[in-house]
Amino acid sequence: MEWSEEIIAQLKDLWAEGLSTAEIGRRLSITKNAVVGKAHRLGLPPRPSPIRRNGSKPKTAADKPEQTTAATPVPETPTPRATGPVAPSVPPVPPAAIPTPAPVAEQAAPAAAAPVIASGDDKAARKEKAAPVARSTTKPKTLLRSISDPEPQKRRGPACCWPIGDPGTPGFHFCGATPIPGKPYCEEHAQIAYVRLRDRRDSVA
DNA sequence: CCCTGATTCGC
DNA sequence: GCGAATCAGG
Repeated sequence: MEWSEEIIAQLKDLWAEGLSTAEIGRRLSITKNAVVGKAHRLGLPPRPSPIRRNGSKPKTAADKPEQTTAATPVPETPTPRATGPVAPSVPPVPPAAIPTPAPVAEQAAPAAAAPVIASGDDKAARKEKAAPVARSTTKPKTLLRSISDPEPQKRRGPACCWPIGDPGTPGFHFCGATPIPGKPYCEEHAQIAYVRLRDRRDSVA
């Protein structure tokens, strides 16, 4: 795996988006392990993890004598990030205070390197082998949309919100294609976004 | 069982 | 440096 600057940028962005490691991996066509591993090496801020490995180490079995001199330069400053992995918390914002709903625009950024998945991603493809219904377990994106703006497509021309390019850079834009009714993405990108979580695991490799 | 992320360790 | 295997909590 070649971690080019671009790929790393995407990883960082998606990571910052709060997407799950598996989700990021899916979009980059890599495994979640790769995502996590790289994220660690990059020193990306860890997200709320359900577990903490400690206590026993069957592998190394090497104990770690705590140095008393190691004061504690690092108190506890993780990242005050919303715990929502894929579920961006929706504060009670008054409807009137939302001039521009912006459905799920900033939900993620696969960036320009998305061609692979957009065209013929093997994993994503086979995952969609029989997905008549978006039965995804983790897709609050639509939820966010519905609550922030009940009927967006009624007031404006719906456009696929799949991000193209690196956010922040001059070529960045959204797909803009006509999305599937009820979804923020066009058919093409919806297939990528709404993946059947169960099949992906062994599908890799 | 499913999901999740973290760490370890062979490469 | 990389990531699969493994571990571990919800």
